[in-house]
Amino acid sequence: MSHLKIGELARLTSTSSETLRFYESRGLLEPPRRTESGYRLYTESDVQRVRFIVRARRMGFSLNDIQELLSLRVDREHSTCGEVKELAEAKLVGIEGRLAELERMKSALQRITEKCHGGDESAVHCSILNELEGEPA
Amino acid sequence: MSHLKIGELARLTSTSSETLRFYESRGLLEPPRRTESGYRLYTESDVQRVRFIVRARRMGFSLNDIQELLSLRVDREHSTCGEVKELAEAKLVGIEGRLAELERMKSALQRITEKCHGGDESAVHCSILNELEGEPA
DNA sequence: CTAAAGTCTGTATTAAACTACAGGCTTGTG
DNA sequence: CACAAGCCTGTAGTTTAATACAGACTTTAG
Repeated sequence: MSHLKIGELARLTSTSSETLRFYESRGLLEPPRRTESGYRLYTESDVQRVRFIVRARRMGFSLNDIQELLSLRVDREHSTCGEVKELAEAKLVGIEGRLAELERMKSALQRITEKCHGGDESAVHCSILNELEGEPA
Repeated sequence: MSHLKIGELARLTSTSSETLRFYESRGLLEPPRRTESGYRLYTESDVQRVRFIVRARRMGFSLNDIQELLSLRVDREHSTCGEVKELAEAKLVGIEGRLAELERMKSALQRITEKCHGGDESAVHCSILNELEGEPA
């Protein structure tokens, strides 16, 4: 299972060959090794990496953000633990903010679905904005 | 405090007049009432609405998504409770998915910052991808 | 009163992230 | 072996969400 061509990787990650080549050109994917004839050959770990990218994109991280997240990697040669820790903590703050906002949205939606318990009487006047009243900066 | 000009609204919501006019043109903001001379006049509730849009955007919702979220509003004339409930529940599923993914990312980042307890020894070899191993589809 | 700052409409441009060819090799199938 | 399907590079086009004027009118502060 461990030498996928680009189309196979695309299928496994619900992307397309074009997108994968684009990610490579943007530096999100390492240039993979090639066959004699120049075909890209990917491994399992590329599958993980691409899946990560896809999920992060779905959550609205930019490719630049994602590149930073992906570079959170400590190895002797490269960056020190301290540096990595700092970046990771910064990213963590951002993610916690998003989580909080999503939670607020979720409860607002839940309150809406509770109020509207399905029938089509519809006397209630409710909206997501009513539910989100009194929000923090 | 309840008749803001566009620039004031922009300041209160960290956007710009241009963006607000753009949102109006896209139907995310109702055309507000105008002064004699044609200046837009906004209210408190527009502040809420724009803040909602901004937060939702930051989380990667598209303007179309946001429009749908904003239209989750029941009133006698308009849509029935049942319709609203259905859409709200669909959006809820999406949001719960995002929450789960963000949680995974968060714990991965936390494990990284734990492993790297700050010094610059850096013997550890860790990365966000290692931490996210064995993920669900 | 007048200059600067703010607003109006309308059009054009930008940035990010794809997406779609064109033209030419390579590979797997019947 | 032929030929469709897949891959290559490179360039061009698209979509989404803003941004940036231009040229004209309005408001505000000194």
